[in-house]
Amino acid sequence: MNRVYEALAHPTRRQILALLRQCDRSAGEIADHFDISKPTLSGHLRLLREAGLVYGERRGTSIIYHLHVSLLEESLGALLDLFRIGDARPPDPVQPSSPPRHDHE
Amino acid sequence: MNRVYEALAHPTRRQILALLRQCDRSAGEIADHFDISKPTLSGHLRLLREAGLVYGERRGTSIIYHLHVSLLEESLGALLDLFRIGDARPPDPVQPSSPPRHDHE
DNA sequence: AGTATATTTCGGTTATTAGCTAACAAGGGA
DNA sequence: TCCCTTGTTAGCTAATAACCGAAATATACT
Repeated sequence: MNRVYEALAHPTRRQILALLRQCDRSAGEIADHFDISKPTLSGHLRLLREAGLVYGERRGTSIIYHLHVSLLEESLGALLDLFRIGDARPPDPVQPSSPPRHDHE
Repeated sequence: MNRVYEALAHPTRRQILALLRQCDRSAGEIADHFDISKPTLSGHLRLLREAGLVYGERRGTSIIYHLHVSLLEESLGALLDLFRIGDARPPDPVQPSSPPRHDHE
């Protein structure tokens, strides 16, 4: 499980997952979308593979990468379950003195 | 957004979020659940704060930490949206030659 | 002011990660 | 077999992250 979160922590890897959601692609086709060397991209793919989020199927000289949808689903489910938004937490009893500032992005 | 994923990448920080889901707690009470030094824990709390997942409210000499539920909800929503399990992806046309091994954990 | 408690910041060490180039392996075709 | 294409591994450096003890800050109480 930890590996899934670590894999999601890098923007390039999240983008790879987004690309693979559109369609399966070879490592080279994925590389075309980024401005990094092939070995670096290969490393990202390895991490995604080790996290179980993706798997590669050799076709000729290429390796076609696929999203491992079921594990992704499972992971997101676990995340939702961990925090289970919207239940089991009483509403904040009072207005906190320092209202949360929300200046993200 | 990136900060949220980075914050979730460390098991201690995920556990802090889980503790805060149960109830609000001071930094010291959180520290009691871990076997790490207070400065290290303070660093984890700072990252969670910077990611917007958590906020601290001073009460006397303590600082009470709260889950910032709305941002957490928002983040999970974005994640679900990014992958949007279950639509926009045609079923895999053929059985891949190397079935995904699923030996995680 | 002085002391006690709670938490963070500072300074430094060690471990991990991201990136590169160069070298290697696997497959397909002349 | 030889070569070309595609990807991965090896070896390195630079940047980042995790961790600690010591010092600093903030608040409360006497």
